[in-house]
Amino acid sequence: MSQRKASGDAGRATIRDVAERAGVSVASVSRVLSGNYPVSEDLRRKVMKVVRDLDYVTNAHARSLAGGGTPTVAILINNITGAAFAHVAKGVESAATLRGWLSLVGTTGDDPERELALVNLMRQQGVAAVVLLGGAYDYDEYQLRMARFARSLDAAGSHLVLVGRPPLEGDVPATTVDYDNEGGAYAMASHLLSAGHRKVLVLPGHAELTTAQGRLKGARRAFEAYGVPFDPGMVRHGPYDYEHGYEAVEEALEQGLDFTAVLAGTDVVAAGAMQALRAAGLRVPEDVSIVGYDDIPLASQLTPQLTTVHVPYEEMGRVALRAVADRREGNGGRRKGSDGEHLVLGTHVVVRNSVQPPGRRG
Amino acid sequence: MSQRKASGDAGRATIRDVAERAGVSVASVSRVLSGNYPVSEDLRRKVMKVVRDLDYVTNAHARSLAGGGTPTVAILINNITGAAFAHVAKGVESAATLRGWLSLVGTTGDDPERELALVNLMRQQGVAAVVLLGGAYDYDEYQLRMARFARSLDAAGSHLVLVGRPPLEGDVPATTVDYDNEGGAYAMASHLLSAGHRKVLVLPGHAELTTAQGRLKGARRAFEAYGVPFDPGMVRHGPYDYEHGYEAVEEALEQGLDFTAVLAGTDVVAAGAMQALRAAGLRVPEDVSIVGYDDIPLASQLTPQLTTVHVPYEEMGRVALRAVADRREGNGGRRKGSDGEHLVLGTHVVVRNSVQPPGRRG
DNA sequence: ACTGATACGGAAACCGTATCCCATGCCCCT
DNA sequence: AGGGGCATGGGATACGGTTTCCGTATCAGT
Repeated sequence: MSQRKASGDAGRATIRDVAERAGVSVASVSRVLSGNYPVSEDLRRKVMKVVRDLDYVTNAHARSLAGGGTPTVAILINNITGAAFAHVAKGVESAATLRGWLSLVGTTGDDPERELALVNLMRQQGVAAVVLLGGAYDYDEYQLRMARFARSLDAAGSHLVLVGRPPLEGDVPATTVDYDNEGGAYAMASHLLSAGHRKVLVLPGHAELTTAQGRLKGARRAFEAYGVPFDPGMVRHGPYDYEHGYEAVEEALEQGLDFTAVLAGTDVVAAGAMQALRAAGLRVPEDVSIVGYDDIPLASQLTPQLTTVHVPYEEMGRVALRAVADRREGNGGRRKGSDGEHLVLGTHVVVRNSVQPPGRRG
Repeated sequence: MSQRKASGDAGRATIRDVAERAGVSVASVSRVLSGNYPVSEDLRRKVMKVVRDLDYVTNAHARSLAGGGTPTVAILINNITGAAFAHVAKGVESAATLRGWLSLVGTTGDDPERELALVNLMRQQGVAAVVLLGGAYDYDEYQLRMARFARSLDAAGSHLVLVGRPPLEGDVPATTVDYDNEGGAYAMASHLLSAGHRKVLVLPGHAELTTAQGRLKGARRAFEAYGVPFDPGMVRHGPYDYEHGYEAVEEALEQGLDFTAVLAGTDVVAAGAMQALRAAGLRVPEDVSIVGYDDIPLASQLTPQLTTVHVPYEEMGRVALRAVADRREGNGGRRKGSDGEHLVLGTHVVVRNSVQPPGRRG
């Protein structure tokens, strides 16, 4: 009999369908469901029964249009299969879920264009925050692009969070959650030096990657502190992957480079290095010691188990979400001045079995 | 001067702001932006200038309320840090991006309640499809719960996709993308048997997990085919993690179990098993051979590199998305009958260095 | 029994966008 | 020159909720 939408339930039940069938007003249904208004027990029962019968769920789009809606956080990641990033994502996701927030994940594939497109997409979605994960390339343009993102998101009522990247310069409305990258590298290199190693092959990562720069710098500082001259000829740059670790060591051996330890920029690089040493007939750690960075599960699954630097990835994710949640719920008034927050979490060396004092060789 | 919203741009620019400032109607702005309607070059210029000035982006919620909007696919995953799942997610995500779709990720943590909550959340979001990842526990309730999800999503115009799980029984509106799990296990076990192994420690996984069941079944079939009696006493069930692999082997050795090879249900389990063997002074593969399953990057990063079964995770993700995209774009009319699609992708053994014919020991 | 407070239901005004329908202006054809 | 057709732009409405504003029914107090 009803005029609109021939009674068959094509598509999805609306709040009106529920109201009609329960014989109450639309407003009443809304109130029962959101529960932010007193409602009689009788009404609640009537409505809830129909809701169950129709398997009704509210339309999130309509709800957020009308002002309500669940806050959403977007995680932008270079490569979802990277173990370290996955842990940050897990931290963000679990903290978000805890508060009833929703989380989106997008992958950029290291492509600035895609990054831009995704940030805009997230702006359209009206996300509460955009979390950018992973080390960044230190090109001139980077600071400008990020600053633009930050302002653009801020203007739209959202917020930019940088995780595992250096903070932005100037007065930019962005939060940074970082770890003591350089300090970890310093401690790791010190560990090798104090074990007696002096000739160390260093594989910090891409020269332009901010994390690689920090790790190299920390290592240099350790050498200085120990009064050991740092030989730039012992540094090999390259991507953070297994192949680079393998090839760098293979090449170093072919060139007859003399080293008793490998300081890898990443656990995965360390794994590749380890494999290359084995292929050359060298034992780890008897002939050559190896250390990594990140402390992903792989580190403890290698043989021997890898001594490495623990980075609290999951906690960084949780901290990042907490930061944006606080900012959104806490301070209604003051906005300026408290922007540009920078949180730094600690790192520490995890000693396992891949380091020994230098032996017969070298 | 304007009455509404004191002209300062608090919050976010709307299409009305753009229209007003460009001196045109709201409809014109919408048309310029969506570009599905002829518009004069003059108008386009005027509008686009204001859009850039205001850094305007359309409100995705409003857009999808009004009928348009980007299709979204939701990926529900047990644990985002699992390497295998991450690859499926990558496949889904990349295929989604390719078509301009958006993708959401939610983690269930193996909790049926959370799974239910997430499916409902996704229903609210009006997602085009929900992709459920990973092996399922074969409890009686499982089939019913999934069937309910499937119908519920279907009624809301969405669609359920099961990836890496067995298909649902009966006429349920769900798509399944699966791999030849049992076949892979059969081939893997055959590989060991043809190398001469007869006493094999089997670590298939949790007894109730569907993937573990399939892998165990495949192994048994291989033993039968080779005319080798299968000893149930050589099977150890447990979770798919490193610790289980380690402890199961450790225990087996303590019990004096006699075996020349380990058939692990997962590469990670194999890694644990390998470590336990080493700890007991046994060499791999000289004393004991090991094989895994999944072919995640870890497999080729272990020493020795692991012989394992390749599962096309990323492709499964792509196939899953393609299936829902086709269904949504392709057939407008027919819906019934073509439901319950079941796609199976092949697996194959990847031979590396962790298997040798049984040697002196045993 | 009457008044005032209180609790709850209903109508209507948005939220921001897409689109349907119509009005207008211009060009072209006869 | 007048009328038909096409190319454009504008106004109104729908999408599915939430929320404000009011009106009424209910209850307690005296």
